[in-house]
Amino acid sequence: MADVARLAGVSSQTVSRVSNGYAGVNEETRQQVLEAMRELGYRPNSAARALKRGEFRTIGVITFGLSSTGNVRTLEAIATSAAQEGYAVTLLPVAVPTQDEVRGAFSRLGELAVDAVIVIMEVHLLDAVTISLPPHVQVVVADSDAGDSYTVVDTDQAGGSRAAVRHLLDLGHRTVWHLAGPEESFAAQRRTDAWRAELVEAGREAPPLVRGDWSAESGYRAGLVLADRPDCTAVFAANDQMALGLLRALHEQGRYVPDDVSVIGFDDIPESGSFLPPLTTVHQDFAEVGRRCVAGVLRQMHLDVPERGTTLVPTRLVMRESTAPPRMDQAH
Amino acid sequence: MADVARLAGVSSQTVSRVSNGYAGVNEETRQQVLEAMRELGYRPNSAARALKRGEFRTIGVITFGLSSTGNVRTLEAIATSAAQEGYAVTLLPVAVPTQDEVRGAFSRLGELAVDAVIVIMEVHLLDAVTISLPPHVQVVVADSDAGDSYTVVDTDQAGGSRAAVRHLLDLGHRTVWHLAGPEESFAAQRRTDAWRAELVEAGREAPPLVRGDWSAESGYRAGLVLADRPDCTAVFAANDQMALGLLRALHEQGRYVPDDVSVIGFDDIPESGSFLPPLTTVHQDFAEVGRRCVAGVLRQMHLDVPERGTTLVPTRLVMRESTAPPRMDQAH
DNA sequence: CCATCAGATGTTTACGTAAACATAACAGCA
DNA sequence: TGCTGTTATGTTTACGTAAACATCTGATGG
Repeated sequence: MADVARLAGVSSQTVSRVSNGYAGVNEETRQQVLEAMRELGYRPNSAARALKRGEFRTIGVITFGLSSTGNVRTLEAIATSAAQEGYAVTLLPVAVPTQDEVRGAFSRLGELAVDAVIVIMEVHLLDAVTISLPPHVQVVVADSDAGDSYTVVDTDQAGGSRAAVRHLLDLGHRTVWHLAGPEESFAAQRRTDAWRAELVEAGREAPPLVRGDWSAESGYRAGLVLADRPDCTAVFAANDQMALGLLRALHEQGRYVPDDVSVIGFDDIPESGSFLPPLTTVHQDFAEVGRRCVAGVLRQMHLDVPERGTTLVPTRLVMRESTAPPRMDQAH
Repeated sequence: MADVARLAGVSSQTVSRVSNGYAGVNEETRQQVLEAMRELGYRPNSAARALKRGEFRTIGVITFGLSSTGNVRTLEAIATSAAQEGYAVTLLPVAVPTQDEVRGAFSRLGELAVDAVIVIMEVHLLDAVTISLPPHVQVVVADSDAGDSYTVVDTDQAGGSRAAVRHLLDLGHRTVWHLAGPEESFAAQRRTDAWRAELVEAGREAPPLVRGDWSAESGYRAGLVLADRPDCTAVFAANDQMALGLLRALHEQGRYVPDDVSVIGFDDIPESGSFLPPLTTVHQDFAEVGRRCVAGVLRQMHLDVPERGTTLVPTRLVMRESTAPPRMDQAH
């Protein structure tokens, strides 16, 4: 900066003013400074800036793996929105979703150059974690339960699940089976709860729960079991991957979808329109979740006050070809 | 830091020494300092550290979208390896893969707190881009052509493609059709080139090229065309998503896989084992690509000299149920 | 018994920036 | 003419840290 100032024949403070676009600099001077910057290839030093300003213009994102489509899409939206606001995004992957690991990530974060934190994690660990963060570092949690400790942005899991169940009941199915996600997952739990609630409200019997682990493989295994139940005419799978495995198992066992069994998924991953048959599913707006996370965290930063409460992003039922009314002899 | 020093009754320099784990500090003093740190909740200020040390301990990752499975898995491995080395990862998503956008990302990077850059981008734009980076910022490119400008880490696209084609020829197919990825993609181009080369070397005629855009939907459209060609008994799809769409189209048109048509994919996404039928495909080791990117970039940083040349990560053929010998009347 | 040396700790300084304050030049106005 | 206010610019300082150098203490050995 001093070099630029010397070359432009001004003080370093003026260079600073130009570099930050402040008013009150003569246009002519400004041009000279800009010219000098170009000539010397000057770049502001962000470390010094951060030190002086006391902020890093960076948001940290803690996420358990990038394996799930949802996490990734949310992350992408976060990175994009953050960039628009002039913030960078620093990634903190957590290998295993244990409390220790998460706490470890938070403590590493303490030493990290970060003004705020967004946690994308579907496991319900956060309320229990004693998190120690530098003061004024705001937190927003996506996809999880955070008790009343933090702002939470999430997809409307319950609404989506209920819509899925209702759709199947409306088609005339006596009841709807549920292929649930893993017990540890908070999202899975809420989908299961909503499935059961919707059935109960409709006065239907809830069949026994079948559980997978989100993977297509686990959906396949569950499908082999379900294919043996002739009374199973409609299945709500807690995600599209498991629905994919389910479709394969049913096909192999000679149970036709949707004629014999209707299947509905959750997520609407890009591939689900190409399944056999194309999958009816609940669309999640991950991008919106990401955007709201960033908006929330920035709002908190400006106010410098943590907010509480949950924002729900609505879902949308996407009709394709994997659901149909039950055969006449099985109808309600 | 001064507060900690005062409380511990030492100089700030000693606190610095403890905080950095330097030797030459009396054990007793060390404990006092640590105690004082705990009591005051002291956290080193990373901005000041970066300013003083002249390095940020951060790697920037430029990527075009997080839509492709490969990019994401590579990114995940990068973040994990980087964390192990004590480096943070800052994300720079580029919305559109145009030269301007990429150049823009690089220039934003210039103001960013980053010691090195990894570019994950399958489009071949980089050689043309006049990149202006701060001095001593090293670059590694994954998945792309970078001319001779940078270190490149990539999957052995050619080897994998050749293995796929050879597998189908070995099964007895007269020739192998190819469902290619988009023209702009460097990876797609290399897969196509290798497919053609392998056929030529085996003395076979290369059928006309069918092109998709990586999406399952485009695979479906291509599949409708291919299903009409009775001479098409084996297809090498440039990725698993397109293979998925292809499977659906063939199924709808009454062409059975693998009896009538063999299909092989590329990538080995987690779902491909649950396709109908489970997909034979070429496994890519994205994690290894990510690890090598980080290793490469750190090596360059320590040497402070850019390296050139390409590292290829080998692939592996994963046999499942979508490939089989052709029917007798179609055999070679 | 003192020179020498190693280990432990303190003092000074600079990293690059921007806020706060200071100064200078000049226009408007009574 | 001198006062006030505005605009443009310069000077000083502090952000938190760690390298470089300085100092102090006590032990070792001839």
